[in-house]
Amino acid sequence: MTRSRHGSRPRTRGDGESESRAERKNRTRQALLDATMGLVADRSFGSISLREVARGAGIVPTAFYRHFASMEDLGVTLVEDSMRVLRRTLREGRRDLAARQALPTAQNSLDILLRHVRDNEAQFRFLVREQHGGIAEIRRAIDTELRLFSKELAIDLSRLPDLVQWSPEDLEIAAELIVTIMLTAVADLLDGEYRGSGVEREIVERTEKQLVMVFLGMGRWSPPER
Amino acid sequence: MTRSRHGSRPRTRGDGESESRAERKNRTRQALLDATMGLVADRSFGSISLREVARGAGIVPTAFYRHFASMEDLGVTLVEDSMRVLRRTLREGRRDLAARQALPTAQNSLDILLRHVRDNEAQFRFLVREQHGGIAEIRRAIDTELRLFSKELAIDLSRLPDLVQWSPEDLEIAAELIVTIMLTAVADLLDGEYRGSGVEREIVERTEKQLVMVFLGMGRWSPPER
DNA sequence: TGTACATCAGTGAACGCGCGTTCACTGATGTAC
DNA sequence: TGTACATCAGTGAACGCGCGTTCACTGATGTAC
Repeated sequence: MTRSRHGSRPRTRGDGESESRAERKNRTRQALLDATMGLVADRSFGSISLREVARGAGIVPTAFYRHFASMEDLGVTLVEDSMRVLRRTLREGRRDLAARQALPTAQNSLDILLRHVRDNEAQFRFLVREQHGGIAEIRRAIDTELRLFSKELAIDLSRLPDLVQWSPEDLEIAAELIVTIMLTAVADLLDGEYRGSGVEREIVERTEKQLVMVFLGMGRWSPPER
Repeated sequence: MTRSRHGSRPRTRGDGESESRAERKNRTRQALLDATMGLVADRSFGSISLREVARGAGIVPTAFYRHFASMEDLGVTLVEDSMRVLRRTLREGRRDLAARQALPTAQNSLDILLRHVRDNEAQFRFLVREQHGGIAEIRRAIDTELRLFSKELAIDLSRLPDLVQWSPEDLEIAAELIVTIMLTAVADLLDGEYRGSGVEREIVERTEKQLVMVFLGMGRWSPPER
């Protein structure tokens, strides 16, 4: 909505219901992305056809090319979109982790993560499914982003009193372990076909305990042996 | 080779070079499985066609049905085969872990695992790729087997002096964490396009440290708070 | 051992279908004057 | 504001291709006597 109250306004239609060509195009583009996300819920990205996606978005197959050069192209965009969601999520978690200096309760960070997962199921499912999936470019994109995030988390960890004298390498190793545990929780949450939250509660408790074990281990390991 | 030295022996061919119909069939069946494994190296199982597999095995598409009812059917067989390899591998690792009562050096277990990975790359790649892949039945089969293995590992852990008074639930949670770390190492090893072992060494060292962190945490957590 | 018949892994033609991509097009939106 | 032209998202026909699956078949292997 860029309404430049400046004398001229859109000529089209009576008053509130107009929509520019650019807006319409953007909506179609998003419809293509959404349709793909829907299809990836129970199939791999590599087995989805351009025609299915177009059909899902309500356009004719040939119009697909007005928005993406190929399915691979769309796939990379999907990684970026999903990663934006994941990054926002995990940053919020990191901030929380840094705020409470105490090690044992990463509980809240986990809650934040899982709430975001619930709100963006499709994106997370896409990431989990394609992290080791069949398309190299997508794998690489996801891996790069996760590695980047681990580095950020390592910086946060370096500020914790117990870890101040750890080497950067060891901090990153610990960070990667935490990310692994979190992602495993996300995967488990999405793979099951529950809905009543019995299983969900179980996953949360298990993950909390695993994080505590790791934090305790980190605390004990403190003086690096090198 | 069921050679019942009982008067009659195979009539066919001169002496050593014969092959029964059953043997031949089995070879073709294995060729189909091998061809699929080859294709899954850089594509998802869901995007592989029956005709590609038949072509890879050197038979005509229609002959596929002499061996499997469908690609799904073949896929499930592939899970079982891969899982047999994984189970054998991890059992050997467990035995090693149990033998050395000391916690810190799971190093050897890890070496065992990674050696098996190198010897059975295709199987492990299939498992990693399809664990969260697009076909529900395959996902479920893999998940079931991994859960089963975690339970076995939990039993081994229960025998360690530091953990004797842990609850079965907590033991399983710890076991699952160890399995997660191991599988992450396998995935990282297979996803990269290295070969010169620089990256490999790095992954091994990182994983060893992560396992040590967990073991230390477990040791410290010892008295359960319930 | 020799003959007559059964089995069955693999063949090859054929089918209808959905695929990705090309192309010339339509008609509403946007712009210049 | 009104007119003439440009842009371009979406259309629809058409293409050649690989797909899964059917069917009747072939010919070597296996079995009964």
